[in-house]
Amino acid sequence: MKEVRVRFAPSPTGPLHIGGVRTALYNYLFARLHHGKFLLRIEDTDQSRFVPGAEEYIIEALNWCGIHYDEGVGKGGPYAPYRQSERKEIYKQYAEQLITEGKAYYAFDTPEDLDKMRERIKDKGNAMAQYDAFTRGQMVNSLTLSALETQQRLNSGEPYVIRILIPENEEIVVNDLIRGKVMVDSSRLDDKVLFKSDGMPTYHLANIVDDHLMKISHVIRGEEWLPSAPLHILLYNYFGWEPPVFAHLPLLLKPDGNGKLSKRDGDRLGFPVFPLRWTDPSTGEVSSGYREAGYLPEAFINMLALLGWNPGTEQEIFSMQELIQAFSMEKVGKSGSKFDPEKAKWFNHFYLSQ
RNA sequence: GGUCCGUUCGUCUAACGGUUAGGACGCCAGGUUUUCAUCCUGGUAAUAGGGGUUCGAUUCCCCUACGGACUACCA
Repeated sequence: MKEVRVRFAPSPTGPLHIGGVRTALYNYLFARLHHGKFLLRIEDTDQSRFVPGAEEYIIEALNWCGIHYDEGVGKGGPYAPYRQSERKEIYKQYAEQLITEGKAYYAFDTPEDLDKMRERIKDKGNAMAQYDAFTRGQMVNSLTLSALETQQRLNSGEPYVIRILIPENEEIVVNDLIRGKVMVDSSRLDDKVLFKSDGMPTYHLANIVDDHLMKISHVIRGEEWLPSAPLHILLYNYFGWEPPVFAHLPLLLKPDGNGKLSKRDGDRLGFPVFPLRWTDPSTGEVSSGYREAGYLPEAFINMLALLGWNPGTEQEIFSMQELIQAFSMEKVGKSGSKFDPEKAKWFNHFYLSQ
């Protein structure tokens, strides 16, 4: 059997929230259960959203939780570097390879051009405004420009992006460990930007390239990524690489009302949504953390593990070792879980009295 | 709007065609505790709705409703 290699790949755009911690935890449990490797990769391809201290926070939080990684930022490993900003040179050649093979193209449209196109489509009563087979022919790109003009624009240093060329009417199948077969018609996808005008790759390109280069066997991530999984599969196909096995985890929801759990809910309902206290470097705003609120990491992890997964027995108290042994992706639920601060308190109370 | 995912007590969930639908949190009641908390005991409460399939549906299929995610040169 192929070696299990999984990764947790957060963006350093702020403190890691409990949903992220749970994703890291499930990756860790899965890796340990299969005697594989768990790595930490920092996806900092958006320089405009970089937040100082966020990366350090993520590492400290994982440490406090007892979620130890084998390779990654701050630790090194055979596939270093593990910070995407330091791997910048790697990505462009892959994007260009796709262009050479006719699977991607240069686009010179300005943000204003894109806005205009979207408005135009909206006015026509069509709600979906995508850069796709229906619109790409009207835009400024290497598909509509002559080879000579494209080359001239490139040579003159005009800003450009590289977009994937999505095929028409191709059924893409995502085989998900949690959701089963998910089928999507490629015509629904849009020509996503793979390489940005600032010289950095987008998430989609960097993620696929790195997962392949780092020999990731299973991609275990939040459900918010399910809609882009077909694009990722297509990218693996384009490169001729074997895709990893996917597992999209259900989301953590607000305790009351509806929607994804957010930082605001913690402030509003009076419970931490972060493992450790965080002070926003730009506003000075402080967000509470479980560690500072007196929670034991064992209680915090135990509580998180049971949010979206269950052992199939009536056991509720688990040490990290027990979690590793009991964990199974088949037992991960399909629906989102509302976070319950009361249950979190109960777990901590239990561990505190031990 | 479109695409995709989902739906068992208030909440987290078990039951992978046959159970009095189980457990935990919360809540309520009683007991213990000098008091509060703890702790113990008991109780409360659910298969979204409608069609099928089947001898039999929580479980399989379809429709509806509801919820969620995504729909950026963000991840």
